[in-house]
Amino acid sequence: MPQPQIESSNPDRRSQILEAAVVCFAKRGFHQASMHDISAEAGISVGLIYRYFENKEAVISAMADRHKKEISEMLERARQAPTLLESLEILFTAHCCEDAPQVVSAFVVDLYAEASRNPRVADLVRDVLQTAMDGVTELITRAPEAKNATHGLSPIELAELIFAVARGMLMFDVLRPHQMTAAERRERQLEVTRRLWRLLFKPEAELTYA
Amino acid sequence: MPQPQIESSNPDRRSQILEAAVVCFAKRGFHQASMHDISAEAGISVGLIYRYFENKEAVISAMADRHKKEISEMLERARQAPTLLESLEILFTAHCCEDAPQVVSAFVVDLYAEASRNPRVADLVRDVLQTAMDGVTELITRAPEAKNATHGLSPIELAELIFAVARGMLMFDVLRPHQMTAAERRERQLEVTRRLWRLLFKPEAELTYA
DNA sequence: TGACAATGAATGAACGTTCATTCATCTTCC
DNA sequence: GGAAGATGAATGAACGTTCATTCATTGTCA
Repeated sequence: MPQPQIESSNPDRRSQILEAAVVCFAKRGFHQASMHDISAEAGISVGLIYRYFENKEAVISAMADRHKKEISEMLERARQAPTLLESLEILFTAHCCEDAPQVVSAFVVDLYAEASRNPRVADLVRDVLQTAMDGVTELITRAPEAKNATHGLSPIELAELIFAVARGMLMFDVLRPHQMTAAERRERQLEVTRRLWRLLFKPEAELTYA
Repeated sequence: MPQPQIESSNPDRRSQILEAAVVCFAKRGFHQASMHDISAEAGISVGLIYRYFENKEAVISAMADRHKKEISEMLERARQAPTLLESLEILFTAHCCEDAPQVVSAFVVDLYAEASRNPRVADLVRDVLQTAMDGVTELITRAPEAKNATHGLSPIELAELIFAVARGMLMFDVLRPHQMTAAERRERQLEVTRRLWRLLFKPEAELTYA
């Protein structure tokens, strides 16, 4: 079994192809997007893709890896935010900063759909999710805001809830009309983020006005 | 242009085909599952499917409608639960009562992925989500549990949060190892449900033990 | 009742198309 | 010149869809 692909040579071409692939995958889905679509989007020939990727599945895998990197970069940014609220805001809006409509959200939902059938993708997505949740767990543990009101929930439990909301909102994002701007979608995300934050970490008990 | 399909004739056949389609769609995804797969799963010939459905997209649409019905049935069951917690438990575990592994979760994630590209599917899914959220909003409005502690959030805002968590957990469900039983997956869902419920509606302020 | 006609559910081979993949060929640049 | 980069026509498998055909069931009439 020889080294099937060049793998490292000309990383620019590789990421150029991957860049085109996200767009096509988001537009048509992993399996409806054809290699011709991707080559056209990248402005190169079909054959050239096969110089940099063994086959279509390798493109999908590489995209999954890319997603892993993006998530860990996002986590790094979240880590450097001055407050927990701002960390969460980064976490919840990471996918709506793009120009094209819902590209990231559509891709991630597709990735989960793929994970449900492809164990290799499932392993990777699980790993990404776990890493991200560990990061947020640590963020909560360190945060002074979380010292007071955590409703008897552990940081891990809080992180799991936070991520469930984040993934759920990502699913909702996919349903929003395409003419909605990134800024508008961002605003919808932020509303829910603040709402969740108030619920989880707001120290004053704002109870029972009725 | 004659009536292209019989549409109403032999509803058993139609649902037999749809039954086979869920399985295939969950196993391979909407676009990877072939009409031959579906016919084989249903134990009938390919051609017969076209007697009951105009084309593949019509099968997908019918499945989406089916999903709509299932959601509204689930909502009805939730409405009849004696407590709000039990309503939520129904809402959060509706998808893990099946025999086959993750069939419903995989299908729903696929449906959202499809919605991101197909505006007709998007409209339907949006509609389903809105109906379900309205139902839960009303449930909250009526519930005595929600009278005390709602953290200054309106029933609509609470319902939105609850649904985000539910959809997020559904995404997580897709990642769980296939050898996990429905009961185990159910238990994981229930844990988070109770956690969320405690957070949202538990009247006693369990603050700051540290 | 029994012979015959009509129906339409069901079949699956065949068709046209699309797609992933290959490879002979051409271009570039040292 | 030649090694590496790039092309896109060619290939064949797989797909959605069609339709001529079969045949059990039902209806008709003596």
